[in-house]
Amino acid sequence: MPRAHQFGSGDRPVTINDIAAATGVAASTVSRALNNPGRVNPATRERIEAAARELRYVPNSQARALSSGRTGAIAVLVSDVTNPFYFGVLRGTQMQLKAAGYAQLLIDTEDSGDLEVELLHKMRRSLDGAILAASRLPDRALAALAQDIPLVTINRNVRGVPSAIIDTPAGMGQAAEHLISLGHRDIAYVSGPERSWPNEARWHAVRAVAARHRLTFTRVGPFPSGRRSGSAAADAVLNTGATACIVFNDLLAIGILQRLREREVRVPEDLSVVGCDDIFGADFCHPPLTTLTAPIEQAGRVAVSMLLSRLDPSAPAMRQSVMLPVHLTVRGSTGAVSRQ
Amino acid sequence: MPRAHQFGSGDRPVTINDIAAATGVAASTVSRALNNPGRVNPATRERIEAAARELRYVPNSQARALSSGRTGAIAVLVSDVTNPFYFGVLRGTQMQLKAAGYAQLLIDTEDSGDLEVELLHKMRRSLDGAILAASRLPDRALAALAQDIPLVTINRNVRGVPSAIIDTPAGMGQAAEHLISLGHRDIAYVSGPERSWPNEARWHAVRAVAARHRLTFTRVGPFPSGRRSGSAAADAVLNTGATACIVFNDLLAIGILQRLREREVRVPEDLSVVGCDDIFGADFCHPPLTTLTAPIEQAGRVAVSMLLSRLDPSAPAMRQSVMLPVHLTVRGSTGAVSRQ
DNA sequence: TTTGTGGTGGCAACCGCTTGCCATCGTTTG
DNA sequence: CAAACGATGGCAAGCGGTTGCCACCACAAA
Repeated sequence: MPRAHQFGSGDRPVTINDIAAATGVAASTVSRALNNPGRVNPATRERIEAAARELRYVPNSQARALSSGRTGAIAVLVSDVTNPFYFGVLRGTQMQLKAAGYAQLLIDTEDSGDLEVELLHKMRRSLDGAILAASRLPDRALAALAQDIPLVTINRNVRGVPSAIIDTPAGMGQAAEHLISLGHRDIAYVSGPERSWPNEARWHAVRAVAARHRLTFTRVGPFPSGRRSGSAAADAVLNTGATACIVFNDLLAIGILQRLREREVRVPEDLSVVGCDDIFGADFCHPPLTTLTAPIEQAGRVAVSMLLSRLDPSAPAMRQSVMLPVHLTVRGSTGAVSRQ
Repeated sequence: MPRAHQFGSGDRPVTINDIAAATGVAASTVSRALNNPGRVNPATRERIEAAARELRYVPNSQARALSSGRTGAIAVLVSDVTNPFYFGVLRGTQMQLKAAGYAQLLIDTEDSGDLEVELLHKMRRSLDGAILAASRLPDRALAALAQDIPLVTINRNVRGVPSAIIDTPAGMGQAAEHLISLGHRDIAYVSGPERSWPNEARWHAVRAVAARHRLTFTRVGPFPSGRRSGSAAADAVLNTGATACIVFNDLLAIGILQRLREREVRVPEDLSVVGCDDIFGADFCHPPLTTLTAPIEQAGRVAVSMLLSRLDPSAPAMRQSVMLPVHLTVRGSTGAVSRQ
């Protein structure tokens, strides 16, 4: 009778061989009973499962990975762990992955495409797949990588690579029209990081709206996305003479708000500010930020679902790409244009 | 001449056997050359390394883990990924781990001690160690677990388990004295989650200061740490008649600030608020939060260093526990008590 | 010349699990 | 009644490294 296992007891971990010995079957049968239940006699399986429970068997994932090729780990790549946008993503991925029994490897690519591809290549064999939130990779590199390892992107649309896309560009219309309806005619778009795909998409959308209304939106930037870039961005916006601006993301927008306070520019009286994403903090900054609320967490969840269904050959084929709608949340940072 | 390896080419990954074949040595020699350089002749090693480079060899970490027992993965457990406090921790751990060539497994324990211990036990064999930020485990369970797997805690002091501790309790003195110097006599401490170790530590410190000044601080709560708990917390504080409060953490404090606005209680005129940690958002909420600034990222870095040095037998022994000092950052949420 | 000795490299046994293939057996089917 | 078959379980070969042990060799010491 094996003594009950206690944490901290230094005994050798239980393997399938122990179970095999305990039940008098071969290790291969144990393996099948545990992973491929239909393959063994129900009665035998029952005995094996009982023994496994009794011995507190925990499969060794390295060994399993080595022989089966499946590691049970999914990497989530973010370009900067400290960007609150990713909190939501991580929360979403975390939940879904845990529910499916996968481990989540968090990787910070530090905004570098090279690092991104290097790390991914290094870890290729230890991963079942990866979720790329905000990849800095060129389309071709991304497509090539997707051949090698199952990939799902978030906010990045590349042919052949499934993706969960937050449709902020569509929301740009709402944002711009909100400003226009408040009387703004000179609107600036504050650009995010240069190689950012969403940034380009947002700018295109803004330009389209501008054209529709026969207005010209100016573009300032690019600025790295981070609160500290807000100072330069705010100054640049003021310099254009715009009465309102739409900012690449909330982080930058919050930075802009801070700088505007320093310079004693009133928001929204002197300048209206619209952000994107509705991150943590957008609702309690001062003034609270009008922004395009994005279903960030949902994007993480959807991305994981897509990836997992792709890994499971028996699962129904999923769509290549899912668009998630955003909506405009009007708070205190936008207001009617003041007469000059 | 092997064709240059391209991503996306479907060829079988390169193993040490390929290198062995290419250089005419045994696989074991390749293994040694790559991991234990002193063990092979420099000339041979050079050839092997060249071949490895040429073939773009990437070691299979599962295989390595299986035979060596070392997995190259460290788990970082947080109780809630969406708590901005952990952003800083993650940033710190991320940097150090990457620098040391370890992978970071992010685990969300959802504030549950049971889940914490279960996950840790399950993954025990796939980990080289773990960092517990905000463990909800009882001391004994923690100590037992530490026998089984190398552990370092953050903000948790248990005999026998090394830890990086942010000395917020010491800062409580500064916070309280700041309030007292502003004329406050009725001060409330807003308690965080019940089983939270830092919460207890902070409350003890507050009480000690109170005793020193012959004042009585009231305690309200416990409240789960989250912005939404702020409403109940704010109401509870107002109910005590206190003119100032020290709040378990910034997240809760920000929630309180929001509720106070709703109730049109002016901060700091009617109530001063002090938070703990100085998380993302504490500086731009309204009013900006006076808080005990904690070196959160540094805590993550230190925790990793301690863990790694513990894993490396050749490393100099490190201290069991490191205290990180905090300082009071005075912003707009505290002010002189108004005469009644 | 003989005996050490340290430096190198190979052999082979694992690490724990998966899986292709085969043996066995009881049961249908022609 | 023989042949065919499906269900079940065992054997053994890996998966890709690591590592203890031994063999070999050159050179130094006796």
